[in-house]
Amino acid sequence: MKNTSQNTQQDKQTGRTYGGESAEERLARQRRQFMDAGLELFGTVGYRATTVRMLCKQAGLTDRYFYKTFSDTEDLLAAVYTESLDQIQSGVIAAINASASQQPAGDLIEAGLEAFFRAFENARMARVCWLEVLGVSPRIDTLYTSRIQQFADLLLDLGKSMLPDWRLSETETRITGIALIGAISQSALHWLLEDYCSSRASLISANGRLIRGLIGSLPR
Amino acid sequence: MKNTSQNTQQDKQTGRTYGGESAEERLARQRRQFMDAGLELFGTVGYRATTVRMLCKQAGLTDRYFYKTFSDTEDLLAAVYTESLDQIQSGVIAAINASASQQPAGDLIEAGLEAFFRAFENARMARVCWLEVLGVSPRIDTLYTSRIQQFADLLLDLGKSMLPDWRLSETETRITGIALIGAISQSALHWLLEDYCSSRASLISANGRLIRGLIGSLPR
DNA sequence: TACTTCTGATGGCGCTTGTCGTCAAATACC
DNA sequence: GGTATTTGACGACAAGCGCCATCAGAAGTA
Repeated sequence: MKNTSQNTQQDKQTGRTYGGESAEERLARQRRQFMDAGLELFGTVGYRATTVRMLCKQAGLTDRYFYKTFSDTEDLLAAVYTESLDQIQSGVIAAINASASQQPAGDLIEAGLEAFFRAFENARMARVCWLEVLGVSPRIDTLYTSRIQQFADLLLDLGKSMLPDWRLSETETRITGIALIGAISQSALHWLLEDYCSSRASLISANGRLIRGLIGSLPR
Repeated sequence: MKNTSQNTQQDKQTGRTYGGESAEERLARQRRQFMDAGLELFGTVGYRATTVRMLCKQAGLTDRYFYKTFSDTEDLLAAVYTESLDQIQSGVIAAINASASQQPAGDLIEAGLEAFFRAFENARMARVCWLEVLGVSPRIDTLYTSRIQQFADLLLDLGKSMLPDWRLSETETRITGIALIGAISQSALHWLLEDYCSSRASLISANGRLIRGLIGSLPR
C-alpha cells in the first residue's frame, strides 16, 4: 500500500536544520562535495574507472546522498563537464573583453588564447572536458556537441562584429568556427598528453598564426 | 605432472589442417572475424559497452579463440584503431599523390580533404578513431597521440616539400600540424555527431580555406 | 577403423558493480 | 528530557563481468 496520505504531508520537503545547516544548505554542500570528487577522480583515474563507491569515499559522504542529487555517475559527469567548461569559457571571454577595453586595445586573439591555455593547464579540467567526456553515451555526446558549438558561436559572433564584411554562408561559418575550436583543442590535448612539455607561448603563437591566416583569406 | 617432454614436442606449433584450413589460416581468419566484430561493436554500441561475450557472439566464435589472439578488449581496440587509421591515412596520401601526378597537377589540398571526409563517412571507423579511442587508458592515449603526430608529420613533410622556404621552428611546426589535424578532425566529428547533415563540399571548403590561409600567413 | 586434434556449447568460479536496507549514534525540536 | 529526523557505517543482494574447465561431437591422421 503506497503512501496515500495528503499531499500536504508529502510536500513538506522543508526538512530541518542539522549541524547548523538548513536542508538546502546541506544539499548544496553535498552536491559541491560530489562535484569536487568528480572533477578529481574523472580528471585523474578517468570516468570509466570511477565508481560510486570511489566518489563517495573521495567526497566523504555515503551513497545515499549521491543518489539524492545525481541519478548516476553519468549525471555527475555531465554536471562537472558543464561547470568546468563554463569556467574556462567565461575566462576566455573575460580576457578578450578586458583586452578590448584596454587603451589602446590589446591583441584580442593573443589574449583569448592566453586565457584558454592557462585554464587548460588545470589538467583535471582539461582531461574531463576534452578526453573523458567523449564516447560515453549519446546523451553526453549531444551535450559535448552543443557546448562546442556554443563556444564556437560565441567566438564567431565576436569575430563577426570586428570584421564588418563577413561573407561566408551560415553553414561554412559554423564549420569554420568548429574547425578553429578543434585546432586549438587538438594542440592543447597533445600538450596535455605530453605532460605540457612545450611552452605555452609556442602554442599561442602557432594557433594565433592559424587564426590570423584564416582572417586574411576570408572572401571580401 | 606438467608436460615435461622435449621442447621439440612443445615447439610444434604447426597444428594441423581443419575444415580445409591450415593452423595459420584459421588463426588469421579468427583474428579477422574479431577485428570485424570489434569495428562493428566499438563503432556502434561503443567500446566501454562492449564485452568479450558480445564480441564472441558477433564474431561467431567462442572466447577461447579471442584470448588466443588478443589479451583483452583493449588490445583488440588498439588493433582495430591501428588498422582503421592506416586505411584512412593511406587513402588520403594516395589521393594527394594521384592529384599531384595529374597533368596538370590538381589541387592537392582539395584532393586530400575529399579523400579524408569520404573515408570519414564510414561512421564505425570514424567513431572508433575519433571517439572511442579517447580516454581509455594511458596506453591507448599514447597510441592515439603518436598516430595523430605521425599523420601530422606526414602532411607537414608533404607541405614543406612544396613550400621551399619553410621558416617555422621545429616546435611550432609540430604544433601547427597537430592544430590542422585538429581542425579537420573536429569539424568531421561534429559532422558525424550531427548525422552528416552538412554537405561534404562545405566541409572541404571551410577546411581548405583554413589551410590556404595558414600557408598565406607563413613567415617569409 | 582407431586415435588424436580441434571445435562449439555450456556452466561455473571469483570478483566488482550499482543499489537498497538496517541500525545505532548524533542532532534538533517541543 | 522525550521524540522525530538525519547521519554514517555496514552488510547484502542480484547482475554482469573476465576467465577457465569440461565434454560431446566433428574433422583430420594413421
